[in-house]
Amino acid sequence: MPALTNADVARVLGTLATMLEIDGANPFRTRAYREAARVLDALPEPVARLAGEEGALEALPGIGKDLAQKIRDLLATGSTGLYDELLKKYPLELVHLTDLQGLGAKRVRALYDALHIRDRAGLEAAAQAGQLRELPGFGEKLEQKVLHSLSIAEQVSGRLLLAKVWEVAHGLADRLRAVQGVTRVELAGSFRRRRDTVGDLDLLVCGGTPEQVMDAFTTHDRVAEVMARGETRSAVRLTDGLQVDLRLVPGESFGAALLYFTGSKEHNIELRRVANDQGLTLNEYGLAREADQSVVAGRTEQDIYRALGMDWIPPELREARGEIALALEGRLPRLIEQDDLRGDLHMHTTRSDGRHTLAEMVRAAKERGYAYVAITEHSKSLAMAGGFDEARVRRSVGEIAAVRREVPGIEVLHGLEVDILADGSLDLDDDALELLDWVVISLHSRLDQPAEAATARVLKALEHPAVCAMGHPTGRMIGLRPASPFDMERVLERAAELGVAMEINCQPDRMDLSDVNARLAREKGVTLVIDTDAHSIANLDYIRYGLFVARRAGLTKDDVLNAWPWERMRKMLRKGRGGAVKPAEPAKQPAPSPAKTPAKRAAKPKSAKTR
DNA sequence: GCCGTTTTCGGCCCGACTGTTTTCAGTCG
Repeated sequence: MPALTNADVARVLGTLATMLEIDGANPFRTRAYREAARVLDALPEPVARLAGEEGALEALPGIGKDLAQKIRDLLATGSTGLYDELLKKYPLELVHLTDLQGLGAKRVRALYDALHIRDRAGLEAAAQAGQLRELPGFGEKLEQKVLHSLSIAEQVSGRLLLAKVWEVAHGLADRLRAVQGVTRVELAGSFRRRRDTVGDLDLLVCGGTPEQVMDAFTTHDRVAEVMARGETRSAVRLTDGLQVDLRLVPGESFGAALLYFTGSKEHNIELRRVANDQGLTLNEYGLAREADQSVVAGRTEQDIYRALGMDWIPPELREARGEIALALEGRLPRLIEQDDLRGDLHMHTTRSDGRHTLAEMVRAAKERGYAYVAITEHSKSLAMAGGFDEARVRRSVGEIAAVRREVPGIEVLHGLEVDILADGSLDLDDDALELLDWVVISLHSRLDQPAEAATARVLKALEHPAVCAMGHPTGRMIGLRPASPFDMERVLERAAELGVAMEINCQPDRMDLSDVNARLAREKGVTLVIDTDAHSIANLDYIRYGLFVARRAGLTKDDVLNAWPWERMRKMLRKGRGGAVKPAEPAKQPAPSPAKTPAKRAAKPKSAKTR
């Protein structure tokens, strides 16, 4: 029985919820399953471990005795009685018909009962034969809609990377801002919360006539299809499959609408409960007194949060992960901002697989206002990417010295991104590593190792005294490649003890660490470092995506190494054994023993949490 | 199915749009 991950268990619970819905169960029961799935999905520690601790599962919000037992069954046997039972009635193919536009549990059930449809092929055949329109509650239009959904189901199967929609989203917003009379346009939804992927875009507009606003929206050159058009709401699908919703909102309730459509849904539900407890009701039109429906706030989000007795919550934190309690106590973290960053400590040049030269990259970093930068080419096992061997590292010393003279006004660290080999040893000998100011270690190969081997590999690599940081720690590629299954908690705990920083890699398809893991890292006392891993000058702008992850993780500038001023960085590096400031060192030993005191470290473990 | 300094039973967020209807159910967010 392979160990189930949190996501695996969450997926089964979500499927169970849909099955129960099709089965006509109490809607609050199905909601309980969905809520439990959400909780597990956002859980940083492995659910398998909690399952072993008495009462730990039941202590999670939304999980009681019954669901805890089902989760234990799932972990032990891969299934539960209820799941097996429902699966006999409703095959997975049938359950997944609810993913299609316009089809929910009720209609899928009707299709199943009346026409014995149980999969997409059956659905398509029946729709083409004109059988759907005969069913009560169905009609010709719905039949067409289903056929249409089926035809695009493939191309819009997943969410899109935030970076992929960034430009079109802002393009749409700018176009609407130009409409006469429009006073305000905001992008809401998961886009505003800066999730690493978005399922659709939500636009809120204030001012202008419905006619003009909707015209500007639906005639944008990226619009492939107008799905709905009304006075206050329209929806379109773009050529790349992305759905965009627009809502026209009056000024007096703009803040309430922005709050509502920014979500998350779970945050909103929790916020409503806070309102209800105070005799208030909150909806997308405003915050009102329950007694007489008189409006208390609605024009801005700040007004609403304030009226509820809490601080304004940055959108990145609105995931119902404890932020509402913190806001009520006035203890929200002061999230890190772009201006806090002083350097970028992971980038490539034409010397390995980058597109711009050493001098060009350093100059570009300087232009972005950075005080320091680390140049980190690949190491030799990535031969394809021009990885450095020991001799190449020695030659590099002079090249870095030259660029320091050529581009004054910015500190340039001689770094390298060193591969972690399959056995956990590093891809360069100690003599070469000693020539470096900044060593990032990364997994690039053999990411399919089983958990036990992967954990041992990473733990061994962390022990090497030259290591400063671990780059894109899990190796995940969003939607393409899963994370290495190493034991994140053990790795973070050891990294904290050794003072090795963990990277939030800004490459849009990596975003690694994720927000959940970055939050866990901070809780374990690990210092984080936000790096672009830029392979070109343009890539330096990816810094925003890592910043979003950091903010979603609740990080402040104190939690992030490259928000430190250069003086603090310099002192930290001076303690090290490499680089320009080299302390006297005994003759090299044959092999570093694991017990050896780390000589150069990125950051000291924090003794206590800052919040 | 979960949850509880009002409750161990009776609540659990709610409005817009669509397509079907002729006053509303289903879906969606």
